[in-house]
Amino acid sequence: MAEDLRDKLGAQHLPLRDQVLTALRTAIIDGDYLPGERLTEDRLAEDFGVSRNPVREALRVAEAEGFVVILPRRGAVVASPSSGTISDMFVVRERLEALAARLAAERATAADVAALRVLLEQGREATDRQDLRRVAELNSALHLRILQISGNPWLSSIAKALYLHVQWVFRLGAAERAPHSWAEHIQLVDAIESGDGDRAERAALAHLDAASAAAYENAEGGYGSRQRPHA
Amino acid sequence: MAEDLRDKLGAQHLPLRDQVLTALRTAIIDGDYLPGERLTEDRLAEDFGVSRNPVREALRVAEAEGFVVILPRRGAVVASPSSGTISDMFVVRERLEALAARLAAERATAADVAALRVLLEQGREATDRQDLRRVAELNSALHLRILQISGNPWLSSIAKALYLHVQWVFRLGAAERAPHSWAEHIQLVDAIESGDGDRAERAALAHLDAASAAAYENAEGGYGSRQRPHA
DNA sequence: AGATTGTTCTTCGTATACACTTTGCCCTGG
DNA sequence: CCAGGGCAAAGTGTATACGAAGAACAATCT
Repeated sequence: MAEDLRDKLGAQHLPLRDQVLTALRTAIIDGDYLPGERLTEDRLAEDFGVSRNPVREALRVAEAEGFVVILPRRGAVVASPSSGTISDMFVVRERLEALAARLAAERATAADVAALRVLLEQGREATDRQDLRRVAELNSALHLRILQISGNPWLSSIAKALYLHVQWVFRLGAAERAPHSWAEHIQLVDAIESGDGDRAERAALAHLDAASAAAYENAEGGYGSRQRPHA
Repeated sequence: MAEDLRDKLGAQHLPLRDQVLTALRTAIIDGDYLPGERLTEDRLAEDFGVSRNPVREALRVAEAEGFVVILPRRGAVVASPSSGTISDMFVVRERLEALAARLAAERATAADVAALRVLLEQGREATDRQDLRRVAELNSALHLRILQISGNPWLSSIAKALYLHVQWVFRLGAAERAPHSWAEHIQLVDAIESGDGDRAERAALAHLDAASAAAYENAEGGYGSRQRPHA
């Protein structure tokens, strides 16, 4: 409990490097910086209005997270997720999110389930309103929340990173995924509420399968061919 | 193919930050820097004989990898893996390495299997010689190799990071794991050679279960109590 | 003793300098 | 017209210095 205080002492201060990292990540995910695009330190520094140092630190982390590739003495470029990478990501994500669903089912409190149901309801509304952007947001929120409920920080942070990348590939490809995934979400939350780990895991897998199928469709048309315009 | 050349152009140059990162990682894993220990930038810079900048960049990555915790305006301390974290790690690792084993079984070439068998043989020799350090090395090499054979870069890099942490916790605890694990390794390689994904996955799981059990024994006696010497 | 105030240690961010590579361009010679 | 050498610009890698602000700790005052 003394620890809680200490953690909070200087905690509200967000170092510039973190702000830069977040901005960089979202810029990449949103496609403001396209795969293969060169990211010079000076330019990023100017874009974000900071000096080179925070930028450099953010770049290293972004590299560790797989958003950029850094070639020694040649600088950073936005990573280019190949279609091979997409399936690789989904295979891993399947295992991880299935595990998360199981753990969540085993550990979820009534409050946790309630929170999930709120997201579900908001998702339904947004879907009705055809507010695709909001639907995508809530989709993320739901998945992230389940990861958090799983209570396993490793699982959570790894799967989260993977999730961000999937999002990235999605946006590069084309539109957001269709709203039909919400039916699967309901199945998943029901399973979690039931406390049945096996059932939750199966639901997560079914959902991920559908998602990966959708991703592939996307990839065929919108992505695969524009990898390297003229190799 | 033009790509290969370009990748290699400046590639032999190892930036200081990378050297620092590697050194820092191994120093932490080897227990030269103990959990909770404070890592001031100046000190690290002096320890490694570089300026503060490379140190700072290495620290950010080390934080992303979970080896250090950085508190804003208070600096970096070596992370303290709790016994909770240990089991969390193993749960994730189980899924990941099981998947790796399956993929490896499905994709391994004859050469891959031969390489694994070489490691196995060397491991047997080292075990006979009671060369525990070498046994541990070969153990790592085997696991990492399987990850590589799986051909999934995400899986590989994530599991590798996890593996490093497990190693870390092991060393903190006490001695290396007993040599009996090599029997399980042989089972695993056999399964991979057979090309039977299910069987490989089962073998990996059996191995991981045993390893996690051993880790727990270790944790009880050697680790849990010395977390904070005098809180 | 308990609160307050300083002092000191560090981190955080900026700025600057410079060596060294890589890259791109120009220019010359075939 | 093109090949190839050579040169300048751009950019990274590293070091260093400095100021501002926060946190920890000690000393001081009530």
